[in-house]
Amino acid sequence: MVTTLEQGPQSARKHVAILTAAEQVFLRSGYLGASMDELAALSGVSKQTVYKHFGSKEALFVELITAMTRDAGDRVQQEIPDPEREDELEGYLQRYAERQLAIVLTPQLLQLRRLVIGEVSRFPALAAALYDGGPRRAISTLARVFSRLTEAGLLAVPDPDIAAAQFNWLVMAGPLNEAMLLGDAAVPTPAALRRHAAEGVRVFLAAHRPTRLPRV
Amino acid sequence: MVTTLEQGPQSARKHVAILTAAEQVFLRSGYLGASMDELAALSGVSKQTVYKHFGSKEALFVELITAMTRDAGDRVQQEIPDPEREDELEGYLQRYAERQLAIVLTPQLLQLRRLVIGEVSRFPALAAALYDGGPRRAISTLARVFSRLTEAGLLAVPDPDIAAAQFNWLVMAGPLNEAMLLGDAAVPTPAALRRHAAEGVRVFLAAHRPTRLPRV
DNA sequence: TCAGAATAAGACTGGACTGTCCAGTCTTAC
DNA sequence: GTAAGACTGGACAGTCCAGTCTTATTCTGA
Repeated sequence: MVTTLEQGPQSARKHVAILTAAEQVFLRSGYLGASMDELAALSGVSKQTVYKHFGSKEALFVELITAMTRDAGDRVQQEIPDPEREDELEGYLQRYAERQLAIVLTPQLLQLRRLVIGEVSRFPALAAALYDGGPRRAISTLARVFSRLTEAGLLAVPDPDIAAAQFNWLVMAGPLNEAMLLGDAAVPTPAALRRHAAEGVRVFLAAHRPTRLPRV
Repeated sequence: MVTTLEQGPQSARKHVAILTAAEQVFLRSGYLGASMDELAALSGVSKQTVYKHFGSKEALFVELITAMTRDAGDRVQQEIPDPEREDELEGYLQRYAERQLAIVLTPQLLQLRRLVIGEVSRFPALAAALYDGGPRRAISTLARVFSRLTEAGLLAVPDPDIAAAQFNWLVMAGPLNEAMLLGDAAVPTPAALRRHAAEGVRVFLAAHRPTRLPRV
């Protein structure tokens, strides 16, 4: 007990050190491009230890991507309380859109997405998990919100699932696809994203507001 | 002149044979995963000949992806004549959307996109070219159409570029993102894509039709 | 305190890969 | 017919990598 270690038992610390290094190396170099030697060196851990903890390169990759996907999905998921008056609706959608954009357009998440897409044929289950924890989850949560708002008379949405998908992609697709292909530097500034979100909200409300005329 | 050969001089035939094989091998295995030995064998050509024609694996990859991107961009680009009466507008947008979906959701193009996205950090120029020849080109063409239609009074679009991007992603983003992550088997049937396109057109027109009420 | 487990450091194996080289054959153009 | 050069087939060098093994050291739990 002389030299108390920073956090818990050594073994657990090594475990997270390996995962941390794996995140860096895999995100930077891809699955095939990543070297286990480099990864071990970056972890400050011997190769033997890496293999003791994770069994194989493939298993380490799967565990890492699964964990990152789960975390990202949870971040996307945190709900906001429904708006209660009609004049809160636009602000609600605007804030929701801005938050989703801010989360998804993180460099780390963008690179995760690129990596997973590039490995779809090798690891189809990882890609499916990313879709389920990302877009699908966001859309179905939003669909439930739209459904409640329609019941409450704040929105006129015939099919909540379709409307949710439309709103989601109206807001996310442009910046996301640009970022995927043009690189992290192509992500717009927060101010530009706010304006972009406002355009999406405007069109969505023009089509789905219950009693108003379409254009402001 | 005894045995006339199928198509032109041998050297040119080998050249295309190599490119054809390269397309298969790179799309199937990715850049790092592709083996030049396998590629040469599949071409029915010696390795030496591959290197004579293309210099290096990297150069071959760049040439192949550039050519595929150019072809795909041209396919996306063919214009349709503008609608002239208001009752032609919906059908026009519907046909445009269906055609874009049919082109972009081709397995070969999806795999090209996955491959390029996975290699963004290694080959940023290729990804930028794919974005320019794909989404950017489609959107700016559409923006010009919207601009003309607004002048003609068929549409009420304040900013054609924004509206074009919104229509594009309203139609393309859902199926495209599903296909990217869930694989080619997740591409909807043509009938389902028609319905999807119709939903997008409906929302777009609800927001941008000049004199009508938003909902049908 | 002390035995057993975890780890370090790095050598090692087996294999795959890119790119080169060479001797000899086949195409093509003149 | 012949010369230039494209092509073949295979060997080859050099590199890299995943994963295993060895030996010595360090940590951990009772």
